[in-house]
Amino acid sequence: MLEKTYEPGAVEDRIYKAWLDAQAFKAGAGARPGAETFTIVIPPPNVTGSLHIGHALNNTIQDVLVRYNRMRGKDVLWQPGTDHAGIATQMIVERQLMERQEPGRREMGREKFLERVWEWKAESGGTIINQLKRLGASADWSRERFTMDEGLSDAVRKVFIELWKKGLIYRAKRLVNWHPGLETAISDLEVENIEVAGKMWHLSYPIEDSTEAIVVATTRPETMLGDVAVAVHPDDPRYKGVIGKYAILPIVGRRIPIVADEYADPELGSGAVKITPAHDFNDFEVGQRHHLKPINIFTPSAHINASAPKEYRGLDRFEARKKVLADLEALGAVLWVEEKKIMVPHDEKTKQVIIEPFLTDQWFVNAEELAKPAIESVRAGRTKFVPESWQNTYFAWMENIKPWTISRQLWWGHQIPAWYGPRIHTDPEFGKLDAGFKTFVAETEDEAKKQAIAYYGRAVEMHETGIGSSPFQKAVAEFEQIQRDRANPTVWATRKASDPFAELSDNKVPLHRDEDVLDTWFSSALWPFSTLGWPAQTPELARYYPTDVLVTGFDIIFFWVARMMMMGMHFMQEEPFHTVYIHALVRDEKGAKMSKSKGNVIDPLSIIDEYGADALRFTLTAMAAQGRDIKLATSRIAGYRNFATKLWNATRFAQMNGCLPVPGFDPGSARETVNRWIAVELTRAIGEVTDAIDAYRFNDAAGAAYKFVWNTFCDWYLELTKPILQNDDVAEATKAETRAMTAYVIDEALKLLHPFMPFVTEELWAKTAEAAGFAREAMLVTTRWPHGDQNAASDAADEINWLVDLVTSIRSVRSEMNVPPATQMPLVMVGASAQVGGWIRTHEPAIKRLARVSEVSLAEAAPKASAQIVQGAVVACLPLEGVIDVAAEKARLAKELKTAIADIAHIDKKLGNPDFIARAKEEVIDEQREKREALAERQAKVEAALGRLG
RNA sequence: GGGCGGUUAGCUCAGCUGGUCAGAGCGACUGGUUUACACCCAGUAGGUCGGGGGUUCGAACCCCUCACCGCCCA
Repeated sequence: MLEKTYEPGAVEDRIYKAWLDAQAFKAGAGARPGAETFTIVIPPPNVTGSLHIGHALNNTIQDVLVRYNRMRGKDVLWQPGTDHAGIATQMIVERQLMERQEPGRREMGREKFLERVWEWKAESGGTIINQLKRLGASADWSRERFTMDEGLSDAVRKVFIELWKKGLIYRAKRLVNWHPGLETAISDLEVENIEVAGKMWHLSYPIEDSTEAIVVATTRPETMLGDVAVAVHPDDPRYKGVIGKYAILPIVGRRIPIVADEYADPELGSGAVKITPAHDFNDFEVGQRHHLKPINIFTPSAHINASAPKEYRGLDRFEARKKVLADLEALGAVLWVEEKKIMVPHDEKTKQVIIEPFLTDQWFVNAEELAKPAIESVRAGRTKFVPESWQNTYFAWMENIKPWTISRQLWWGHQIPAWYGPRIHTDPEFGKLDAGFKTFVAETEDEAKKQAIAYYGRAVEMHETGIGSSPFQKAVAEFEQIQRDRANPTVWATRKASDPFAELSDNKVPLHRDEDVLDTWFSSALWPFSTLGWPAQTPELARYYPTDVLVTGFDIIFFWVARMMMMGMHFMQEEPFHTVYIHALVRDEKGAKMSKSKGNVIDPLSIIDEYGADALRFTLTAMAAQGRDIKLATSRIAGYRNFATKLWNATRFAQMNGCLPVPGFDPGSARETVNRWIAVELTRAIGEVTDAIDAYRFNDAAGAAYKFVWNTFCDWYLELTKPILQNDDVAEATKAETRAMTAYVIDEALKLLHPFMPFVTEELWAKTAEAAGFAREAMLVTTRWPHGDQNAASDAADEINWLVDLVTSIRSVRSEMNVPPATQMPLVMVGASAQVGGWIRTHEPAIKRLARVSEVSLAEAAPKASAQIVQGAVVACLPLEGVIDVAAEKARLAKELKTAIADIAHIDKKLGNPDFIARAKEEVIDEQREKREALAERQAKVEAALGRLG
């Protein structure tokens, strides 16, 4: 016998282990022979992460799809894994070193530090994976991958080299988003612009050889130390005379040109704008247009560098601002200050650090080029967004995509496979100002050396110290000097004359590998094929690529979807998935984004502890309506926990009544009306759930299953069959059929609910078979999805619906008339047709039981002083002389009459409208006519009933 | 400033391609120890579907506009 309530805590771990033991999650488990595939790659969670409610939703939806398709007999692969989270992981390990008062990363060196990161990963990196298991995720853990795995790293190198060869990856000195705390570049997606209260300072710059001054406005006065120009709009009449003149930069004393550029907005501030190309993205472009050399005034940690006057050097950017303002004040150069809301770039993770535009050498991907086929895929419908409207977000971003900064000044990640050396004098780029290093991109150091030797025609020497280190710089400088000398025959001749070994002086070329690593997302972008073995042509790659669905939140369309699409198209020539399901963001009850700082976080694990994983999953699915955020309230979770209990108790009840699964039972063989009816309802529910999942309408799927189990099966079927099961007079065959049907419906319901509530359904699947003394062919997880009895006859529906209506009406009237619940009263049915008379006889026991009726009789006329319920053509009378309040009953009937009359008037208005008759669809008109007829009959009956009351 | 989405019962939300769509859960209220379930059962509550205008025979659902809220991008 089952316990009284379902205790998830006692069951979940055991069941999960049983699934693992049965290898039920392995790719292809339970698949039909020759089955088509169904593949999902998990959007790799951050290895430093722990499960938050968004993950819970994301993975529940994936698991619903995966379990459903597995049950349909497909060859299912849910590919799990994590990404290495370059910045976050490195920070964690560095913090750990600091806390333990161990040497910092720079002191311990790269190799040692990376060992420590791997140690950390081994110890703490599996957190989120274990948490996903608690959620019930049925991914193929045997195939778990990590973006830093050897195979995935091969893929990264291969992709980098391929794109480099095609010119789609390049190194350049550009303004990038710089994190001064971590001292690394980040991509624009890792920047969040936050509006803050700021100030706009209006500064006066004197014009050279003039008593005039030009006024510029800025929100960042400290950057004036790096000003190289003042720009005005070419058509601005106020400034026509000053274009081409020079301003003298206060404090610094630099002579800077006043240039005409349309970037200057005459409407904004004074109409003149200071230009600081090294510290502002717009200014950078202005600078390029006017060939102005940017002056960088910051060190990588955003302290003032040697380009600024002495007294500022070493100040951080905030101190520098104070000093610059104070000094400008003293000069009388600050004209006025305006309070202003300004957008300030922050790092997207902590939102604490202000990001600096910073001029450095970085690697970039030409995303614009890669985006083209990826855009086309969605345009042509080869990849679809669900809900469709998200494709607009995708297009908007992809069509305005900027170069993707992929290098990070970190150690933890895929080190860029590029080696740098000086240029040789025969190189056409030799001596050019921005030529930069000669770059060799290769899989391995040996390969890079080979390339280098071929280029230089001489031996190379690997330098281990950094690219900016003096030994390397010195070696490069020396080598380059020799190259310059070689390039000039006279010089070279002189040199050779004085140095007999001149020809050998550059016989060893200094070479050094790029120390930077790639953006974590560079490797995640390859996930849909790198996890399947690419670049090796594995059987898995051939079988499971392209995958089917990517499930993710809208905030991540750019990170995952866009980049996976670009890389998938380029390297596989095929979209990585045909559908992108975008789910909602989970918010708190009041609609606020959950965040630790707000303290409104709902922790999925404590929810699982309290209510069970099934309750959490069902809630998230039931609320996962397309195109809307989820505001999660724990009351909803409790409600769905109750649903699990309800299912449990229905099964418990079935067991108590001997309703054991009968292998081979055919629901089509049922003869009893209720049994035929529930078979129809079941088939209908199966259809609804199936269609809804197929359409990614998870809330409808969950809702349909819920409604069927609770409101149809438990509330009515189980109640209607109690008189059959619990009455000694009923024929054994009827009882047997009902028992078998009950058990059958439960079995089917367990299947239907399994994708949503895997634990409780699996547990009951085992318990029911155990009680019946037979072994299931398979665990529920790999049992076939139900299809229902397609031939189930619907003629039973009228009869049972009539019965349900009758019982409901009697209960309602009893309640309204304040009949004590325990009171049994007779029921007199007036005007019953032969058919209805038959129904009454059939269901008399049920009516008696459910409506608390002592006896049922048929009559020609209503007994005196009875409550009368108009039930189609029949009037159900509760003769309760002395029990009921006649006046109250009259009032009740009068109210009913009033609504009937009003409804009829409403329909008559429609039917009386010639336009309606002429234009509306025939079936709509017929429907209205039928409705009117029924209402008219009702009106007549109610009037008659009123008449009888006098 | 540009774009997207939202505004439906006290609360949290469904309502797909206009015609039984005015619904669910929770809460509230009334009443229930009929031996599956109080994590339960029965019943009741009536919200001008944000305001206004329009299209249509007919609109919560289509169009316009206003208000408020949220998000994304500049």
